[in-house]
Amino acid sequence: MNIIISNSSSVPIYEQIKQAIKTAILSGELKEDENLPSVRNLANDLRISFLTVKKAYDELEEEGYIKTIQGKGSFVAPKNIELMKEERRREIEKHVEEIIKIAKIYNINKSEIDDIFNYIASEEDFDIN
Amino acid sequence: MNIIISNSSSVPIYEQIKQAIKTAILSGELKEDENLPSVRNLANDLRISFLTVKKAYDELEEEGYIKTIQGKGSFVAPKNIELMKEERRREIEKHVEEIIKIAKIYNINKSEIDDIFNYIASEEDFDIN
DNA sequence: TTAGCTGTTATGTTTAGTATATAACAGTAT
DNA sequence: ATACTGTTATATACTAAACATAACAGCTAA
Repeated sequence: MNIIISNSSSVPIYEQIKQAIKTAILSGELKEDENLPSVRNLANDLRISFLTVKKAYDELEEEGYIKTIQGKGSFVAPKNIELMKEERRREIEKHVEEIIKIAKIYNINKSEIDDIFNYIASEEDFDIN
Repeated sequence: MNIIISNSSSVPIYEQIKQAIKTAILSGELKEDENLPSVRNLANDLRISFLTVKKAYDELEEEGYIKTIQGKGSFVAPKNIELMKEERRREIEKHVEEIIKIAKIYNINKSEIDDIFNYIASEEDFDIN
């Protein structure tokens, strides 16, 4: 797993770690029951305090993404596929809500939004199927 | 102008004020050269420190939204319509980028995104024209 | 069993950002 | 002058984030 963090970002380090691990899990890069790096190892790799990594792991456990066993380590939790799909959908919905909020205020219509979508899609090599 | 702030929000108060004023300007609710509430007045209305309002006004001036004259007050800056349109477009683009990033990782296709869009649009009474 | 990994907990410190209060000063307008 | 505007300086309080250090506890393989 490749985690890149930026300490100049306004996003807290522990939050960046959470996001990276969530993404790795949800994309399948990290598989069920797979071992996560130990808090101290990851902290050393990222040159940060193990407490920061622990905070990320603690919250990931609270959210059901991983399981931690004292003395053994942290593992990817057996996942509730439906639940995680739901979570992803909610993320997209949030962005769509923001877009629509902006569009309503400034009288931007659907076709303009589609234009932007198509533009970004081509920039990002996203297949419009 | 009606500004509502929440002190329980994780978004700083000065940021909430900035957003509210930006929106009011860009939507046309506040017109060019129109007088903004004085820092002390707005602070009183919102029951916060005038320094917090001043911070918001200072940043709005830096970003070109308003002009402040000592002894007179703050006014909506003559706007560069094209520039502001660009800024709005950039905001939408950011959300679209996030959506596409998520869609790529989890193999969500355009029609699923459209479904979400249509769902939110109907919820939010957004005309799909 | 012990060494060396794991995670856990406690304590204290530092830093940056946000928000505040207060006071004094400066420009504008009537 | 008075009463509005904005400006500046100083000091304080609070919080979140991140850190360092130390000590403790569970697991496992040599």
